[in-house]
Amino acid sequence: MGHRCCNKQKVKRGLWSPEEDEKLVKYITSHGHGSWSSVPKFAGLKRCGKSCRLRWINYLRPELKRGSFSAEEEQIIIDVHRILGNRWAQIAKHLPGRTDNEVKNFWNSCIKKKLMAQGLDPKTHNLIPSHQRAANKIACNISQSNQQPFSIITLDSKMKDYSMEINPPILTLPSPYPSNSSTQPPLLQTTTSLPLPATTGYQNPSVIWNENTQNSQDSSIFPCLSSIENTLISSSSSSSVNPTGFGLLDENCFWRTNIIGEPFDAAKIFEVMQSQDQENQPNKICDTQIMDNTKGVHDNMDASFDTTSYDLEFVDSTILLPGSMCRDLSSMDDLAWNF
DNA sequence: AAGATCCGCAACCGCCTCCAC
DNA sequence: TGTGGAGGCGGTTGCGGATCT
Repeated sequence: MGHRCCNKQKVKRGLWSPEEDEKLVKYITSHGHGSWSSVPKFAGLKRCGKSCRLRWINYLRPELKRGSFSAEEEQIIIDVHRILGNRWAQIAKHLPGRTDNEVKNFWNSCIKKKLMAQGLDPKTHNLIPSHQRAANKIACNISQSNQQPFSIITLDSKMKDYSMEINPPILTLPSPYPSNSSTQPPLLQTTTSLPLPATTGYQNPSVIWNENTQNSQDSSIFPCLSSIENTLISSSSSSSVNPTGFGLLDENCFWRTNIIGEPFDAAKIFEVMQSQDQENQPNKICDTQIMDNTKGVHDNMDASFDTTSYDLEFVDSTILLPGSMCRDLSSMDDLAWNF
């Protein structure tokens, strides 16, 4: 067994000894890794290249931050995970000095349990129905009073009736329109006056931001959104990126664009985009993030979440960390729709 | 004190994508 | 255009220390 790349020679497996570490560090600091497959040979190691790479990336790199995760890092992981799912490498990019492996382990060993203890499905971040929750109940020290739903969105007093609790059924659908397209949908605005059907136990806030609204950059518009969500929204609206890239859809899958023109039929957009996707147009964005906590509005929620095909470049470059976190903002330079 | 169980984490495995040829 | 090597990534395994009984 073993990697195909190391089938030819006998390679050592298992834990690395301090001597091996020393050899690897010495070699890479003086020569760089170049081709990983040649590293073990030149470094005098009986390991496969992949193993060397992993050891360096996950353990030996000087810029690695050791030690336990801070509460802030934990929140970032949760926030980004909700958007990206198990894209550990992408998540780790938002945590300087942390590796994907570290994030993944932390998630599996700690965060996952915390979410479950709070009655949230760690996969979807949705509220687990009480009967399932009872079955899944695990010991946890987190008191009820400390439990904060991760997605309370209460817009203002007018929207009182539409306020949402845990994991509202947010549908975020990247815009099918290129930013420079003349066929862009009408600019979006907050639509607090838009009446919403009151057919369900919760209502979506039909809030969408407007590129031209300066206030849209003000996170106070969404006072109850998490930092990541706020920054996602505000950076979307303030960047050169098509500000309509993310929006909230109502439960009928219509964009809330009540100002000009017809609302979009998200289902149709899906159809179009999925057919485009099937035609191997790799950069088309064609999926949703659906958060639906209490009813089966979107029965395929899990599937859609797991098989997200966001433009990850976009998502990645759109998410900013809270101001107190160091963050390499270079990715912001790459903001672009990949159409 | 000793065995059983739990748990965190490092490392491995296998799949995928990219790219050179 | 097909093929194979290399790198990257997510899922999984299993070791070893901590905790429980």
